[in-house]
Amino acid sequence: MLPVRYLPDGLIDPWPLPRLRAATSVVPIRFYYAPAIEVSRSLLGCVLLHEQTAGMIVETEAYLGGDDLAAHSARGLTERTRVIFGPPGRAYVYFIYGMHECMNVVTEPAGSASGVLIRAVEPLSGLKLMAERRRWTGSPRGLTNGPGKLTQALGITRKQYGQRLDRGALTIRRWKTPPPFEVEVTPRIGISECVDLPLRFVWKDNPFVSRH
DNA sequence: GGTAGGATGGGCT
DNA sequence: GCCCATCCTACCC
Repeated sequence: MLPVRYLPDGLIDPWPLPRLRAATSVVPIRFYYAPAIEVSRSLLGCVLLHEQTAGMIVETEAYLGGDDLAAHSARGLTERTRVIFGPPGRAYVYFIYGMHECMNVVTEPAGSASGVLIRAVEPLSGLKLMAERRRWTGSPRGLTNGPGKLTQALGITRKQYGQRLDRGALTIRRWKTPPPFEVEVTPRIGISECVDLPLRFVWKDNPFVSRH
């Protein structure tokens, strides 16, 4: 039996937290030293946990250092972007459009200023809490199918800025038996620079992605 | 199914 | 003062 099941109707957890923890293990920091493009791809199918909620990553975007003008790091080191310039495996959470928080994972050795934006997850644990936080009464796929939605559902805010992802309340884990899936690569969404680069990675045909 | 427009505040020129 | 790595609602097929 596959370790992953799509949600039934209603808000039943497909993976209660204790079972989820038993079926996964923490991703070590060394995983994040790889290039942002590689990490973007390999984070698909991994599980993002925060406190009593968890979701499986189904959509990511790579933001490169250097010449990537769409990346927040392109304008240099500021108080907001400080963590991107540091060591990998940390959370870069920022506030956007006056109301949304977005979460990135810092990648590559300190100084590279690259990262991966988590754009969508498939809800696995704590769905009722997610629905309360989102004040969402629609179908379960609306809980976490967008970068601002998933942070709200999982309770991730700028308070988690800079936190390590291999310990503490905010972690990323991987399945001991990973599920099979195909990866689709497309341009990134919502940017005005470098719009043609294929840096968005999507679990093909997964219903919980932000857009097909 | 689709899209146009508004909300809202922090970061940076 | 302008620009957003967005989301929701209203409205229109």
